[in-house]
Amino acid sequence: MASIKDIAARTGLSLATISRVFNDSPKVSAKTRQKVLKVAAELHYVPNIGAAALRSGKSRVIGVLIPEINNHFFGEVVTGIEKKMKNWGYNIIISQTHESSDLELEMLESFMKLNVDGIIISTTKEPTDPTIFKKLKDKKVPVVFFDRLPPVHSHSSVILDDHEGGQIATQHLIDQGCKHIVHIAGDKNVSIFQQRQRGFEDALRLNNHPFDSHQIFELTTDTKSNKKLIQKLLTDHPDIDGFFAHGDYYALYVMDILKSLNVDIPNKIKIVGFGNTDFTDHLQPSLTTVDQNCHQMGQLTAETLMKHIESDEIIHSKQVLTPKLVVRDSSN
Amino acid sequence: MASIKDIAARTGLSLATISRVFNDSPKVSAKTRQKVLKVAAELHYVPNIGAAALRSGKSRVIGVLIPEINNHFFGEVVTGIEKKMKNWGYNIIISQTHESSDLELEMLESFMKLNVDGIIISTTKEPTDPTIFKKLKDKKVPVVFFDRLPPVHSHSSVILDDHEGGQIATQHLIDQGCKHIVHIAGDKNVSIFQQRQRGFEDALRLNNHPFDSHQIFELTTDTKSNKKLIQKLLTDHPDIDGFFAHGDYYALYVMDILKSLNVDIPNKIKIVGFGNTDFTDHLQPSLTTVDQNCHQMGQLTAETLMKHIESDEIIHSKQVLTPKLVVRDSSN
DNA sequence: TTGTAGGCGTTATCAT
DNA sequence: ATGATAACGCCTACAA
Repeated sequence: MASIKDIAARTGLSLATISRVFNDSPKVSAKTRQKVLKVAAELHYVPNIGAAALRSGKSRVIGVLIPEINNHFFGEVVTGIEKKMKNWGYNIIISQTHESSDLELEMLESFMKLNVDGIIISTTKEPTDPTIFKKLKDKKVPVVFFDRLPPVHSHSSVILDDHEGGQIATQHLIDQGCKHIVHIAGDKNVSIFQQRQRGFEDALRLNNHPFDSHQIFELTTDTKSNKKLIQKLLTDHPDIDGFFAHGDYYALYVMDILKSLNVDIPNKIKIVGFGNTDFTDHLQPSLTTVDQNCHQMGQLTAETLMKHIESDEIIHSKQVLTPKLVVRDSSN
Repeated sequence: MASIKDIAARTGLSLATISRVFNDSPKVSAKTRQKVLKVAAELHYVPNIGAAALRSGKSRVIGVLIPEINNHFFGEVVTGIEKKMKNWGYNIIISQTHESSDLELEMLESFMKLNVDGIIISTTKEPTDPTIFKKLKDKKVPVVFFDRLPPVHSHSSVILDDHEGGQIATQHLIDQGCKHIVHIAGDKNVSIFQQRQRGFEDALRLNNHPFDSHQIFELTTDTKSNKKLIQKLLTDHPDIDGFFAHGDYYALYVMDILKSLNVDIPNKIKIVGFGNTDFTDHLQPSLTTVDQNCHQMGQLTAETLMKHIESDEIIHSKQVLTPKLVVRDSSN
């Protein structure tokens, strides 16, 4: 494990000079720089950024905390974040909460122990203990939320206009001639799912469509019973001609059942999902869905965090991205 | 940012004693421990594990390097790794290579800079520069490969018996009466894909099935042209009655095209995929596939790495997990 | 059981 | 342009 000390010994230079070389300080002659780099290469020197972090108070590591790695949306956003951060010379460490607020707390504390320079979070479905966010504020760790955020907080955020997403999806179904649309709703604890539902309801209202409570269809966590419930819904209301699901997977449930009942999609019933998950394009028929602009969200989140890290004056911003409807065969 | 120094000042004890408390040293009286913990809580003390790492040479962080976070298989394995490692009190940091060997190199160096205690890798499709693995060996960083590994290396590994997977998938199709099966092959640079193909070929051989080169169908990276090529294959060989794809997504391609040609699945043509990706169960018909035992692989990989970290004697092991066929409607 | 002191690898502040 | 030195927060002989 060669250190700058070894390089100093071998070159006859001082520690300070070696350090300057690796920090791209302009105050070092080309000749010395050459010599240092040569010896460093010979010694297979690798800077110890832990030590640097200890001294400088900056770790150049930022923590990313998301509910689930194995989720198309989060994965894409993280990739966007990663890309930007790498350009800035930052490493990111990713942890998942698996939708547990206990784990969320644990991982955040773990981030703090690692002295991360900043934190990016998308919260769990379980309501988060608000004290943790206060703690983060006390510690003055820059924090940016994306997509999912706690009901009350005092940090910056980057979100999608989920209300708009729900509305354009529903409006599209209406434009395609649907008269009796059902919304497959998501978890009530998650604000973005609420927003999508409100978008749905508002679209119906704006078009003077009738609305009954059965048009908000709530799912359980059990796949099998979900399927049965949807099946019952269809027999109870045979004139249903459209579904807007809060997530692509749930759109898939519905498609699955409709296919097994030999219902013609899209001629008898049209379907729209949410998320533009990668499989949606491969389905038969391909699924109309709402694109969340994951990559852009990631980049924007990263940029926002960097602004907070670089400037001490704390200006909290709320940025809202606009979703985009991707029309495919399931509604056309 | 309270440190043990602050706690020492407040309690009137020495640094050493405080340190001992947080390292669960038995050599500290219950009374002192109580007092220290109390003051620590008041001061919102968070141990600086970076500093501890610098001093002790142990970071309690392990690096996980995978091609893509947003991939069902890798995501699940990582979750398995994470679970086990957390039990051992280790943090994991995840990075992705996006199948680029340059990035792979970069991330590994970044791991070394962070002084990780161990590294878990699944390599890229691009052949990796073998010097990096030598470097890791020189540095004595414990390394365990999973699933994808370099052709030549000297570390432990945990893999799936992909040959077996290819064989049972093919045998299943043969048992179901298929006479003319085509394999949708994967990237030639990836050993696991080669193995799946060999399993396919061996199954044909064992059953005395004829074999022609067109039965190995190679994909390009372009989705659209892939579809066209598969379409052509089907018109050139109208008696094809079975497909074994090296991955579920490619099985999906085939299903998609067959559906658009109104081919009866599974009565006319049967399909088997590989991976047991989450969407396979939701397709219509549901897709028969080979399960890779992701979670178990993750746990086993983690355990193997821990063994290497804890004992200095280096015993390289090669562990092979057995895949399992999941029979669904697409072949039944 | 507790304290003292040196050092892990780096950077920052002075000097020179 | 370069050097000397203290300090970051913690651990660990060794001493008491």
